[in-house]
Amino acid sequence: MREDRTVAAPASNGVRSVNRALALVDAAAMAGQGGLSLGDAAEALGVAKSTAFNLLKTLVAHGYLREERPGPRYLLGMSLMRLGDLVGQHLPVAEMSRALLRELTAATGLTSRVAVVDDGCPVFLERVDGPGMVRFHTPLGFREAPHASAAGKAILATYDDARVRAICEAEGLVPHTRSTIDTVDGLLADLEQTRARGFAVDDEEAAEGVFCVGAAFSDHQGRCLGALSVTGIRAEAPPSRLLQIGQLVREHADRLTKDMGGHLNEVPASLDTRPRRGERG
Amino acid sequence: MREDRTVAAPASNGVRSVNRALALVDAAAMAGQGGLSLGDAAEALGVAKSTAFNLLKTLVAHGYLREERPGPRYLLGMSLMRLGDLVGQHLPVAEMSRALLRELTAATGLTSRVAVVDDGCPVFLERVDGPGMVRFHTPLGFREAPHASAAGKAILATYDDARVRAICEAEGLVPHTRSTIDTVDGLLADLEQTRARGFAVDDEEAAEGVFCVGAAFSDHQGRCLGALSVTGIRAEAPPSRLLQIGQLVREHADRLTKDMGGHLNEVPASLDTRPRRGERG
DNA sequence: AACTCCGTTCGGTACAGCCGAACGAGATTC
DNA sequence: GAATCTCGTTCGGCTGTACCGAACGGAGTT
Repeated sequence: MREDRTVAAPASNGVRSVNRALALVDAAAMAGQGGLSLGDAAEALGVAKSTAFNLLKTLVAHGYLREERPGPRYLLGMSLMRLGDLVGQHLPVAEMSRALLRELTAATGLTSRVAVVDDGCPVFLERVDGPGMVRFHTPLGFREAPHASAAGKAILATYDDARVRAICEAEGLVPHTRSTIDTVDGLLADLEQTRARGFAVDDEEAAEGVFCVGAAFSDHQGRCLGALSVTGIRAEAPPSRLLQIGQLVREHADRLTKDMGGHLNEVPASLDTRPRRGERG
Repeated sequence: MREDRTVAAPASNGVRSVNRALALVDAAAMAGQGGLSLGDAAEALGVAKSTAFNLLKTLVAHGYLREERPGPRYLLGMSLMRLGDLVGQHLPVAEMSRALLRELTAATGLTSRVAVVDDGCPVFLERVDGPGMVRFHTPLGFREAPHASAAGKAILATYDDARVRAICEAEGLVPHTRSTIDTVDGLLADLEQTRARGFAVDDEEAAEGVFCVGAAFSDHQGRCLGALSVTGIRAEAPPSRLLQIGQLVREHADRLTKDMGGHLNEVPASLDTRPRRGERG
């Protein structure tokens, strides 16, 4: 993974001890099942052991970390699970899509996920793993790249070209595999195809050997809220099956739109005759 | 809700700004979909607005909160979802039990959950909702009372009487309904029954009209790790069905024990000659 | 147009949090 | 079994930061 280690320092802004404390949570998250020792924590922050000690104790008191005895090692705590669960409950999308995801997984045999849009990027809220032996590394709450994921392209396909260009400029077209689209024009052409067929395809563009199919859903005003997507192994998906899967994803996304009080009559993604009206707000 | 407002002040111990920051996260969690305004935050903490402002900004920078425009309101952020998901991944139990929970729900038509033991209390890690219209308020990462839940009693049943008494003393036998067991002797008698039949029953002891059935699972050393439980409406569960459900839960818990490399040797508490981990607060 | 209500910015100051040193428990080596 | 080492934990003094209050600016309301 190409993870930056600079999580600790949002620099100029913010309250120092809070920054440090949250950096410790991140450190514990990265440490995995092994957890952190006091020494690890102090070193990760570049502070004295006693400082790290106080911060750790504070986090433990709030249940953000738990200390595993003996030789106390610090692991992620139960409060985080409780809070993470609440995030999902506060977003009605997660709740409403759960049944649909289960259906999608049952029908396709693939891992299904739902993402909401955040600054043009898909953020995954909920996941139902497929029955296969292969598990994908698809953490919840994770921002994926918009240009290199089916959900992302499904979302972008609901925007006009100008907005897509703006997002590309902000995010950058970072390559993930050999197949990742790395030019704006290439992306716009792909989005045109996406609109025509009603669903987006990521053909080994995010990870080698892995494909995704995604379709967007929207609210009652027709604004894109997010996307459903399914993920599987490229080798197991012949082109014919891909079309069938795409239509399934499209149908489920439409049902989600309806469930959320939206209407499909206006501007479905399958019609590329989108009148580019300037949007306000 | 009868929530204490004293989350903010673990007082003597801990780093003040971190305590305040995490109290803000809790406040945002309680605020629900509405979120917090800056004024709310300042008032909840009893600090100046500018102070709350800095703390909120710091939390937003880390993704613990997100600001919803306009008139910025602060809601729980995506980092919490990501971290909450990681907690589950770091605990192998959650992963391994997922398929079992799905089976249990399919077989019984009830909501299934898995809990791990934390200081004698069950903490729920994972949940699979049943198909019924009724949804139970069962947040993940939540500590339930050991004496008033099926999972809790299933866990206690693996301990010896002395340890049960110690836990009762520490936690207190808080009544939840008219049926809640509120004496230590009553609890010990119930645990004896639990051991005899192999599963624990909560008959409207946690909430009126709701029943739970739970069974414990253990690790390779025979130490209790946690419990599986199912939850349903009391009126829909005739005694005959209860027995059948109990056996199903028992079987699935045993399978989980095996999956985790454990053996199903009898002897729950008597062999467990480690009274408790000595620790002072 | 004036008023009000919020969010946001900006310094000065008190005190909270940081550091370093010292203590104690467990493990490891000879 | 004693000595040594490592690591967690405690304590007090100093420093710098996080807090407060006041002032600013924009949006909605009368």
